[in-house]
This record gives sequence, structure tokens and C-alpha cells, in this order.
Amino acid sequence: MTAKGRGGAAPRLPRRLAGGRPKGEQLREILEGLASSLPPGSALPSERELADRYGVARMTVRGEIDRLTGEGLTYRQHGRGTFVAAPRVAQAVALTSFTEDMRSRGMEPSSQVLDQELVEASSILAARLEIGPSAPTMRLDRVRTADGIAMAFERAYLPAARFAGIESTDFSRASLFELLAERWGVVLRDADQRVVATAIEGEQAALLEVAEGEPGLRFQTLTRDAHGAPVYYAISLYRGDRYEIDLRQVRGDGRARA
Amino acid sequence: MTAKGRGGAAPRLPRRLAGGRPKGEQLREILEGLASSLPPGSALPSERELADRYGVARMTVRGEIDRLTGEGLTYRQHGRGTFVAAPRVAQAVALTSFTEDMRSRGMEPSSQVLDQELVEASSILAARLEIGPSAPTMRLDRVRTADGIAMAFERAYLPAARFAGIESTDFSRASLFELLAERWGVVLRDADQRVVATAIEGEQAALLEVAEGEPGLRFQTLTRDAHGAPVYYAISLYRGDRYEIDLRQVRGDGRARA
DNA sequence: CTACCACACTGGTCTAGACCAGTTGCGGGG
DNA sequence: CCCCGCAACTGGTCTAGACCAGTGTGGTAG
Repeated sequence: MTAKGRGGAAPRLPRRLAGGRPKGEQLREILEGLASSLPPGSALPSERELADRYGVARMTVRGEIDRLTGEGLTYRQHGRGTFVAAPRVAQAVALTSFTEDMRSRGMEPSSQVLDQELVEASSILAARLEIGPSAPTMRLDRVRTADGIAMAFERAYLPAARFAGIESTDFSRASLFELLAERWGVVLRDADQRVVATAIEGEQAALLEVAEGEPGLRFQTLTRDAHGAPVYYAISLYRGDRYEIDLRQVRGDGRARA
Repeated sequence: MTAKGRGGAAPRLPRRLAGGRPKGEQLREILEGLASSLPPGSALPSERELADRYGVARMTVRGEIDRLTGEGLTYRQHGRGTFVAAPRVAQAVALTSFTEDMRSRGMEPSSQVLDQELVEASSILAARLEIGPSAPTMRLDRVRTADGIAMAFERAYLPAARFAGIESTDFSRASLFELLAERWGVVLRDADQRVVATAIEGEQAALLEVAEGEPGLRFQTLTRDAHGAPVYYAISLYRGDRYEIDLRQVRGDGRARA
């Protein structure tokens, strides 16, 4: 038969659907399992074959494959079949903290505070943070690690007047995001970031445990709260061999919901 | 009738579907128009009413509303109805071509074609482009320049079967984006991008006129059309000293996909 | 007046077919 | 030997019902 090998590649599927739960729901789980266990490009059984095997109407099968295809797990080719899609990168343009970012990549984040002190804002920094010139700011230097491996060096500046007592807060354990939310009720909303490729040199090469001149990503980030007021400005240097940016770009109208 | 006012709020809808084109497709356009012209929270006509009005089966209506709901234009409430969803916040990172990107930075883009030929897709590439294994693809190597200065090296792969005659098209002048739109009517919608920092080595260092080992940004981009079908896959290498990424991140609901 | 229940709506699931439209392989004719 | 056409697959669209499951309302019994 021409469809040989399709079913054969499937890892031991249930043969019948249980009663009680909607058939489509059960079918969907089976198909999700199939799609996630097969390599990209593999063919799924045909709609008619699935309908026949599980004793449901073809429209029921189609409905579930429609869902999978809409989610990007599979794709269809008219006249050829339905295939497992290559995994898409996550929606990574969302504003996340280093802590959230690393956890979403399956690693355990931590930090080592190198330096933490009050300094006067330079004129450039004051302008960015929208505070008065020479206003007190807290400068926080940290090495960010994931699973114990140095991932990035980060220097953050926060307006000290707005966050009373911040200079004596212990940042070695808590996430900056979480502390701002818990102690000062700050809801971070958006950030402007500038990213350039750069060579890692000198002291930072030592901190990140890489050879001089190795490539890295330098982020300049200005994060704002729900009112649009700047909360902190940070410069981060990520190791090029251990960090990547995943972007999902949308053209034009880019509709979706709030 | 209880459903009064639903239809009344609708801005003069066509009463019949034309022949020739699929009914679902026409229905979809009507519903999209409805959803975009009504304020968020408005109720759409019920599925049975729409089916009745346009003389189609309710399953046909449901299929299209499924699509709209999947795209986030509408949402459903069991027992109550289907409603127009609130528009999502604008997507910050817009999908642009190199041409548009450079012009927006105030530079004049150009390209130099290094190589252009038909090759068989590797299994990995075929899976990414969602085409059959060993299907013909056009490989296009270019150096992208801005104001006459080498900015990036780019290798793009396009499915040749879909774009008849593409292998003999001159890409030294025209933008790939524009050509795809004009000659093949392709509307690019979104792209997944992976960005890593890397050292520029060997031949590519020569092409970009930088010293060996200088830092650069490597992009892997999969661009899709309005139907979600992959259009091309590209690997680009940008000079680290001449290119930067500007991001605007928004803290969202973290809408996820697999 | 209130509490409850039946009914008329809504969407949710599912069936068992129909026919159309691409793709592919195989066999026969030139 | 090559090419063409047919047959057997694939997904794409659509029908005309069925019954289930929530929601909301209005009338009726207490």
C-alpha cells in the first residue's frame, strides 16, 4: 500500500477512544503526542485513515488537525498529506526579567552582586531616567548566572529618590523585577532596547570566563512602568556562545487581542 | 425576536454569496469586515442566523468563526454568543526588509549577487520550508550594502516550485520583498528570527571587509506569508560595528504557542 | 414578592456522506 | 526509451441534519 510506513512510524497509539470525554479532545491529545514525537517533516496518517481507525467522522479528525495546524504544530500540503512542522521559536519579544528568561529556557538563574552603591547621575543618565541632573542613583553591578554558569554582566541604574531604602536591599537573591513589584508596587510595562554585537574585553572577559575578544551581545535597556516613567536603565553584556535572541516579527496591522 | 439589534448594528452586509469562489472564503471576508467595523464587545449574529441568511450549512459558518477566533478577532461564550475582541497592542518589532530597514535608518541600500543557483533542499531545510524532501530550492547569496558600505552577507533559500522562474530573476536591483509581492502576489506576514553574536571569519570577513574574528550578528530568519506558509529561510551575518537591533518590548499576557 | 422551572435562545460536538482539487506512481502507447 | 494518461491516493469544501451544554427570561406556584 502506498500509505505504508505512516502508521508504522507512530509510537504505539491507543486503538480506541474512551467514552465520557469528547472524541475530538482525545483525538487531539493523540495527535499532539504524535506530532511531538515524530521528527519535523514526518507525515501524519491521512485524515481518512485516522477517521477509520478511531471510528469517528472525517470532519471530526479535520477539526482537530485544523487546530494543530493553526497552532503551528503541523502543516498541510494539498494532495500530499499532513506533516509535522519544525518547532517555532517562542514569542520572545515580551518583556521579561533575566530570571524569567532563564527559567523559560529551562535553566536556574542566580546572581552575584559585584558592586552596589549610590552615585550621582551623569547628565546623560539623568536624561534617560528623566530625573534631575546629579540626582542620586543606585548603581548595581551583577554577574548573572544560569545553572551556575556565568551568562551575562549587568550594570543597572535606578533612581534612588523613588525607591527608598533600595541601596541597602540585598539583590543577590531576589529578582529585581520581583522586588520592585513587591516593595514599591511598580508594574513594569515596556522597555526600549538597543542590541549590538561587541567583543568582550578586559575585566568583563574575566568575569564571564571567556577569552579576550570573544563575541558577545551588549544590551542597553530602558524600562518603564505603567505610567511611562523610566524605572531603570541597564547595560548588559551577554556571552555570545551561550545566549541567543528569539524574535517573532509581525508585519503591518498585526492584529490580535489586548 | 430576542436577537434583535444584532443584525441591525451590522453595516450593510451583502445578502447573497457570489458563485465561483468558496462560500467559506466570502463568508470570512464578510465576518472580518463585521468584526473590524463593530466596537469591541459587540455580538456577532448567531451561527444559525448567519447560516440561514447566507444559505450555507452551520458547519461552514462555524469553520470561519473558528478561524477568526483563532486569530483573536473574536471570542465566544458558550450559551451567550460570539463577540468582537479588543484589538491587541501594536506589535513593536515590525517585519521589514533590508531595503526598508536601511532606508528607515537614512541610508541607501543595494545588493551584490554573489551566487544564485538551484539546489536540492537538505532534509533540515525542507522541514523548515515545509516542502518535500530534496525539493528544488533557489539559493541566493548576496552582500547587502548601505551607502556603498558592506553591511551584511545573506544566504536565502526559496522553494523554487512555488516561484516559477525565480532562478532566472535578477536580484541585484530589486528587493526580494518587492519582487515576491509584485510577481507572485506574496504577502509576507511574520517571521521567526534567531539572533546570536558570532565572530566573523574567513571568506565572510573578506566580503564584509573586516578583520578576522571581529564580532557580528548572525540572523536565522524564517519568513511566512499571510497563510502561515514559509516563504523563505535566510541566514544573515551583519557587521557588529555597523548594525544594531532596536527593540521595543511590551509586557504582555504571554500568549504562547508551541 | 420571591423562588423556581420550562423554554427559547446561544455555542459545542459529531455524523455520514458528497464532490472538488492537487499529487504521485504505474502501465501502456508511441 | 520516453511520455502521457489514468487511477488511487492526498487534503479542501460543504451539506443537513442530530444531540449536548450553557444562558437568560418570563411565567407560575408558593
